[in-house]
Amino acid sequence: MSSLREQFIQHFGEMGSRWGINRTVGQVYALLVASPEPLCADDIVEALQISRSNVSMSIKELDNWQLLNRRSLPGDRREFFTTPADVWEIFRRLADQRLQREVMPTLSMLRDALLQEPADAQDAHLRERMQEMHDLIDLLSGWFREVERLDRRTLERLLKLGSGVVRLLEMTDRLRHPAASTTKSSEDLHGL
Amino acid sequence: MSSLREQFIQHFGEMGSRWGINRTVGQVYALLVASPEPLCADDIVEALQISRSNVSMSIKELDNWQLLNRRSLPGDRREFFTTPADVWEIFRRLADQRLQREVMPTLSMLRDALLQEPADAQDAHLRERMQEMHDLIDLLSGWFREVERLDRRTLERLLKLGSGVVRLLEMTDRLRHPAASTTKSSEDLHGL
DNA sequence: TCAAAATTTCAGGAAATATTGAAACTCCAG
DNA sequence: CTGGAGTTTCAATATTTCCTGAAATTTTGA
Repeated sequence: MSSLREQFIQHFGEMGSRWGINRTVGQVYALLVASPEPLCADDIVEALQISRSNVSMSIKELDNWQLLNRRSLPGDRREFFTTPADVWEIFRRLADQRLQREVMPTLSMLRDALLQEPADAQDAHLRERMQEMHDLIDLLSGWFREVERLDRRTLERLLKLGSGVVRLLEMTDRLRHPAASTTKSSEDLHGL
Repeated sequence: MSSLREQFIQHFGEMGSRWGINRTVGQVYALLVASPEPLCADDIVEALQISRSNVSMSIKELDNWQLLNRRSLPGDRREFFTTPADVWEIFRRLADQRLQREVMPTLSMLRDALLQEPADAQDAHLRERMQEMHDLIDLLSGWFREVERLDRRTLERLLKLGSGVVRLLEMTDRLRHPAASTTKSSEDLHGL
């Protein structure tokens, strides 16, 4: 295996633990990303030198995360795997899953808890913080769900704008309340 | 301890493992968030029924994540801990840390790897995917770094706008290229 | 229906993490 | 200095997670 591939796969193995997935799962995914051709389970066994059952587990895990595309060649009983061709698509699926697994349970817990009446002063304080957390998470996740649906080109444009988007907001304000400013709004458009 | 507090602390303990922090660290943080008063290490020992050294470790970990505020009362040698009062501040610090720990190492690896010349056709393919990954991560992290600096009110407004921000973009386009459309741009402002 | 190929499940051992008590250290008041 | 409250470190133990080979299951071509 070339040094570049090895380096890439190794890195995803090591980062795996930081990302809350295990080393092997990370390596398997990196291998699939790196491969121009679809791979079958035994290809993975050979490339990574791990047991067949470990590969099976890892594939199952990646499948649960909806990060795989399965493909079966005619005249071959084995199943082959690839990753989405577009890294944006991979990112989108990953983000969706993390939202579901790591954020939504907390949002639900908070929503449920906020239905209860606080029992004492301490609970009242906690309740306030829970409300703030709930609102923050709700806002962020709602924003994400809307924005992730944008087509790639629009999304890229928006991201490149960065905080420059604020200038658009300000311009809007002036168009809605012209008396508040003497600046011509179109001047703000330079460089956007 | 009240049922609400218990529920809250328990939840952060359980979610801890999904978030890549350990159970105890999650519980300690939840306890601090829930407490209107600053707590010292022994308060935490008592509340969570864990060893003093475990508390010390957990605090150190939370401190590394820059999620704590330390406070020392005059005439008391113990150190007391709180969390930032604003959940947005907590979110910001958390996101900064995750960016540093979970994203930047990968970005660096990709940047370094992309300096090498591909050795063969497989490497050429991998190199392309690495370039795409690099560009995506670079764009997202750059965007985040700009936007996180916005003040809370502006940020909330932006997030509430959601994908509605695209209408602003489109309006901009028309102001810059008036010939392409006959629509009056200000009409788009309704409802923003 | 059978047999071979491919895959999945599972129990047990291996490896990695988390937790603890004891010892070491720090800091300050007396 | 010295004693003791408060804190951190560390090595041993407990717990959790991971990985494997063997056995069970599924699939499909003959």
